[in-house]
Amino acid sequence: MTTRAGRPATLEDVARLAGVSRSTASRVIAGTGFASTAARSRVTAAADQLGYVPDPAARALVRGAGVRLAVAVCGESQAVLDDPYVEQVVANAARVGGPYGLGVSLHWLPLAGSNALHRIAEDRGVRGVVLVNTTEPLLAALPRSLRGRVASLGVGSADVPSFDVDNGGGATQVLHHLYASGRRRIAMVAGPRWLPCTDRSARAYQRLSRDAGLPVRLLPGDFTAERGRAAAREAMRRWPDTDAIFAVSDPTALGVLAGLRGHGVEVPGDVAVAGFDDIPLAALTAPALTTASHPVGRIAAAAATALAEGARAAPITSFPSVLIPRESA
Amino acid sequence: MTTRAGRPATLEDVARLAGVSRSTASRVIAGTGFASTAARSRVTAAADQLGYVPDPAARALVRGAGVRLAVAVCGESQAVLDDPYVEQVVANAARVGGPYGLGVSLHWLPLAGSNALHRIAEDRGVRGVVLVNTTEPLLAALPRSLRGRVASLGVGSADVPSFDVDNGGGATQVLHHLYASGRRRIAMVAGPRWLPCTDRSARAYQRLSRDAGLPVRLLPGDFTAERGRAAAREAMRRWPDTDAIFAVSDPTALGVLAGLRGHGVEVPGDVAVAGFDDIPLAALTAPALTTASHPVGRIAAAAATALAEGARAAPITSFPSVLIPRESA
DNA sequence: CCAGGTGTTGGGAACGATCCCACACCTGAG
DNA sequence: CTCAGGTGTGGGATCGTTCCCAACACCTGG
Repeated sequence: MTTRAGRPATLEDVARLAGVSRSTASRVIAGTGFASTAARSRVTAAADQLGYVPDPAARALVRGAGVRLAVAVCGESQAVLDDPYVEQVVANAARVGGPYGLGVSLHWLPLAGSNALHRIAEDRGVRGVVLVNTTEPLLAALPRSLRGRVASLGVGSADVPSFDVDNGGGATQVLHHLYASGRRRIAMVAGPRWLPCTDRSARAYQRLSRDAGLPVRLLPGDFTAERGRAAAREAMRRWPDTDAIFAVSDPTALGVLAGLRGHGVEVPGDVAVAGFDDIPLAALTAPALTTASHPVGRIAAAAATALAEGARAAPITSFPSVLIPRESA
Repeated sequence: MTTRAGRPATLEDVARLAGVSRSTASRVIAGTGFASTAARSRVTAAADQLGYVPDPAARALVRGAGVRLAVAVCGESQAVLDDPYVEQVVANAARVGGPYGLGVSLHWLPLAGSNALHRIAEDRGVRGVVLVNTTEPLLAALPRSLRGRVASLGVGSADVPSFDVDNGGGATQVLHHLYASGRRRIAMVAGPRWLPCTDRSARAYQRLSRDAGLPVRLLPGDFTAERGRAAAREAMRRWPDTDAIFAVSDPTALGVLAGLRGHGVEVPGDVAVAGFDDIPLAALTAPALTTASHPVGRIAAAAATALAEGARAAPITSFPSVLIPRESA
């Protein structure tokens, strides 16, 4: 072969083998512009004979497009990056990015005034940004240069398409399930105050409680198991007659389970417990956790695909959440 | 500014602002070659005034270096990519890659003869490869062009540095702990047969059992919770007097817990259970799981850093595993 | 005062793909 | 027969960076 030994083939090699010019080969590979069927087949044949893979760097350079997707996570500390939810997002983005020649990098966005997102926007290496735990101030101050290449896993805006689970729907199903099984004094452990989706589920809870004439027992949370433990203690102290606790995150719900157990409270006998997310281990606890599904992987993959294809996504893509009834409620 | 409006600064812009040539600016930024202290400070000042970030694509193109790290996971099906362990590896690689302008992509390597790894090696976009669940045939058939830019999270070879937890040490600590608390009929749920680290811990188990005159009760596993459930049933059926089960993965151990519970077996009263990995939820089950730590994040970060820096890593970097005694054993 | 280092600098050619542009060919309408 | 317009093709220029190399300034010792 005319390929230099040991080095991957270039477009030039493919063109030479196919007996056409670099330009024609490029048009065939990229699928843009004209090419005769003869040329087309000769080029594709040559390409896979040589095992040709376009160099994403060269491509990105000339197209001015950037070579990776940045996953940017808002949070109080850098520890949010260790969250299994975030890890799942990154892995799924990395999986869909590969075929497009895109890699994924992971960044922390401090909650209060920081120019971290601006630094990401300035980076020519960044093709698009996946926002996780998106806050409203952040969306308001979005760098202009990012317009059209951001996707939010959470709340969106006019400029930023949103890919999210139907929080309200999932919470409603869980609450209906609790009500249907006779629970009337339901406490809820919500998400962090600064996170907009907290509002969604909290509002669903407040509306349903008001409509059914039930008390509102709302506790702030942060999605961690530790917080669940504390919240369980707090709920039982403040409202000893509580007969159900709904935590909007499975780790928190498992923490609640542990906290109640420590207090000698029977689940689901004395108090029912429900979570949200359906993490794999929710099925393994004793009692197994009743929860609502949250297809994080599919959501992240959809957002990453939209960014990779550069297509303008629908303003809101909502993924359904379904109730997974198990033993704890 | 002399920068074109709206577009990120280039090295040319930095050089112009600093009043030096592109070459000098390049030398300062890349930290290679000579530069007077005066030039050095003028260039760095200009660079951060403009918020300059080198374009990784251009850099990779001219250096011939590739622009992302590929995480390649061996497994029987593509479902291995959904493993939280894999997700944690990817996220940590993505975190350390960012500052180097490197993204991460995720790939599945089928167990039996496939040229998936060759395709990755042919891809000019790939700077380095992190191998997960590395098998020996794979290492033997490693594409030459990958030499010097692979790291294995697991077993290594002369060409491939290994970054791994001390499996043998961790298993030994767990087994000593079980023995010290009076357990004498210990069953072990190992890893998949094709995975070399399975040998390590299984051999530690066999040696210790022989030395102490204990029976060997070895069950194959696959790191899943479902398998743990089944293994628990199988162990109690084949060896009803078993008084401890050691699973080399926490999800499996949680499955064992669930399986034993289903059989009305008391933990740790009748049977002690121990796992390996110390996943966050191991602390939350009832009873809380005794396990050995496995610093996956640090291991992945170390491997990714070695690849990003292009430095030749030590043949074996072993990370200690420490016993985390809780309630289940 | 000049040979011969030793730092320090800038010009220009890569790297591999895209894409604009000029050109060649063909077909059918005027 | 000519000319417009649709197809197909190849030759550069280009993206932002690195790196080789030649040029130059300065110093030191003969």
